[in-house]
Amino acid sequence: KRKRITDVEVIDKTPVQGKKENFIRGLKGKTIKNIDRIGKLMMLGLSDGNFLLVHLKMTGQLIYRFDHKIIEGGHNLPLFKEKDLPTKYTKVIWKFNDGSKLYFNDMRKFGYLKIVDKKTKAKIVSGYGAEPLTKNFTLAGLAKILDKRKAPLKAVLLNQSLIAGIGNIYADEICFEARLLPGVPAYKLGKKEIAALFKAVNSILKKAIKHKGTTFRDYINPHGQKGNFSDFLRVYRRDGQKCLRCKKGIITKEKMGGRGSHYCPVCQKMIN
DNA sequence: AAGATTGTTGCTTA
DNA sequence: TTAAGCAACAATCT
Repeated sequence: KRKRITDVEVIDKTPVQGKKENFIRGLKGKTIKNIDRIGKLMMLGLSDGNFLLVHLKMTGQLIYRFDHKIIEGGHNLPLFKEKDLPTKYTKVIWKFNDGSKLYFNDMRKFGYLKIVDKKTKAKIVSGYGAEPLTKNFTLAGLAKILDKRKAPLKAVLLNQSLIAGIGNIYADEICFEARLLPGVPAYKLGKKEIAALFKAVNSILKKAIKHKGTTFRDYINPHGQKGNFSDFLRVYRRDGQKCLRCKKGIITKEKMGGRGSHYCPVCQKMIN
């Protein structure tokens, strides 16, 4: 039997889009039928047919737990103990009929929560590009995305309307894995480079998921655990250090597409 | 203490 | 029309 939302406490309405009263009314008494995602946007299907959309942006956190139970074990101990929630950054708390709670925290106030109907949700989803690791993301599709595009490869990888879900950390890691400079204009990539890029997108994301994501500072999963992929990063934030692959280049950091981009000037190249 | 930070949007320019 | 580039959003860290 699905747990029911018995109460919604909006401590700070900043992340809540629309009227706070409508937000609460749209959730109270509902159950969550399914949880889906497009890119970095989470979509929770409610029992009335609407959807709760959750975007964590840079520093958002969604933490689920029973007040009386602390999940333990493994090397990845929970960040929060019972007394630590809510934090000073907790904006919204959902309470369920089994006593469990869901917390939405956000330090920088960029994240948002909103309830939309099925049609609006579909429209939002359609604005996203192909989702990597699904059948919609193909080599031919990637080639088409890069074709005729003058923007740097890095900007294309970050563009959610072209490819869904890749953020700044993974964009750098993907470029490194594919041995391509993030600054290369997308259209300049040849068949070989595109194939390497396709492979890198898949392998980096798969590996990152396997290690439960990357915690640079704020990210934690619903159990309050950090992601371990941080331990496997090969270029991101390694500027000034020797390249782990060629042992020759010094990782360089350069602003690109508005984001800090890291690359090895020796073993990452423009074109073959 | 200025400039950076995991993301997106909306504006301006080309 | 479309694409590219950049500031802005806010709080914190270096």
